[in-house]
Amino acid sequence: VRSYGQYCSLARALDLLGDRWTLLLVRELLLRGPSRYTDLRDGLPGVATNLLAERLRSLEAAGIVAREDAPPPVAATLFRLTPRGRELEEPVQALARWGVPLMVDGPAPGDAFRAHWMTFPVEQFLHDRLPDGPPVRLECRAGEEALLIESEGGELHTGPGGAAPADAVLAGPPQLILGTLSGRLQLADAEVHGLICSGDRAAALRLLPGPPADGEHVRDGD
Amino acid sequence: VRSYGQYCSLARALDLLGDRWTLLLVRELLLRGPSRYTDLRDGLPGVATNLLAERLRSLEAAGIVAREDAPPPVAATLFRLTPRGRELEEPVQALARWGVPLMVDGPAPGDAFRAHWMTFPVEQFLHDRLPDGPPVRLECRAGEEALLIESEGGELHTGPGGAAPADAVLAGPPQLILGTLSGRLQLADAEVHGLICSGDRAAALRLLPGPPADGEHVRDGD
DNA sequence: CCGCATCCGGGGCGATACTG
DNA sequence: CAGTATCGCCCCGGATGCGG
Repeated sequence: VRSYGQYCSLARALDLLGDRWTLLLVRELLLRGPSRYTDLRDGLPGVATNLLAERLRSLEAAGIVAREDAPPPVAATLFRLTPRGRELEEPVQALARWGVPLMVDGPAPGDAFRAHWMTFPVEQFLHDRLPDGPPVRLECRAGEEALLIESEGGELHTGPGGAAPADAVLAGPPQLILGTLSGRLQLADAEVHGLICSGDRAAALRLLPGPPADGEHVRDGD
Repeated sequence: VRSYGQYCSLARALDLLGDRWTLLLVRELLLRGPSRYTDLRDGLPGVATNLLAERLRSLEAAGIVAREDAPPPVAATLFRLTPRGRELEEPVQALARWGVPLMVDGPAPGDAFRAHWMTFPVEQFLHDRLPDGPPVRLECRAGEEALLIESEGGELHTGPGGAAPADAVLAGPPQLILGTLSGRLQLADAEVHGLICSGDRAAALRLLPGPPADGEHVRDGD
């Protein structure tokens, strides 16, 4: 709210994004796409409703968020990122990558958790070992939600789980799922600790990181 | 100071970095290297001294900053980034890149300015058109300070200006210098508005962005 | 139900003064 | 030089109310 009063691009960016909850709000809009007020609130456990409203107004004034009244059948207001707002994907992902090591100790008591927050580690660590293979879907169930990871033509996409049936399902506490997704744990090791992998196990192993499988194509520059 | 209480890598990162002044303090340590308390204060105009002390303590507790008592001859305390802290270069640069468009309108009345803040645009926009040419030094004078840009063997380095003589010197208001460094203004156009380029003009043009010169090597994937 | 506005207590923040 | 001490103020957090 209060400007740093510095003619510096970082200070200018923080003038718009540095307030509490602001970058987490951008996270929700990046991960969920256009969202209703209530869904944003659900993705930001702990936020005071007046603050959420005020942050949305500030971001709108800054040209980062656009408000859109959905057509009558649903009659809801949607908040979406503008193109300028979507350019925040890089900085936000960079910060989230930096934060991944802070997750290894598991959630603190009382920590909230949403499955779609795992999207950042997914985009960082997962890749399709058989990019030319048939499309594959892996669902991760942790907490109340589920996260769906799709690979098609070598492209990885994520979305809300629970809707379409997946080829394989990973279920268990967030810490174990994240350890597996980030390659810190092998699937078999995670299962010893309580992770449950059902469905097509090969489909899961095709996307998960770990020691290269036989005949896997390894990119040169990676 | 207060945790978001979310088991999410971005929220965890902001738990450590989200407080006011924290990321700007990291900026100073990234740009200046190991620094004394007083120098940090000078690079953070507007900060309250108790806040600076408290932020340094928090970052130290988080393993991002290390305190080091310099040997007797100078008898000063130095603050430096740990390796973990240096990993913040990516997120900080990404945020600073995002903020560059916020600079085109020039400084607001009363805005502070330090020449070394221009390092971010330099790293983003400048490259050496003659990487195999002799080493070249360009000094940018804006405000009280100066920024030295060195190119040697195709590698670009920046440092405090004013010490060693440079091949070329750009002097003028920050807005004009930044416009020129970012390629928004051609050198000739900026000079019309009041920028002063002295010394070896070709040395400046070799580093500045703009339309490719004859015979310039253009990289394939860029 | 959705999208807020209002009210109030506590603490982070800003500015200045002061000290080993 | 490198901080600590103190004091308002305003942001933030939490709860409640309320119009569409």
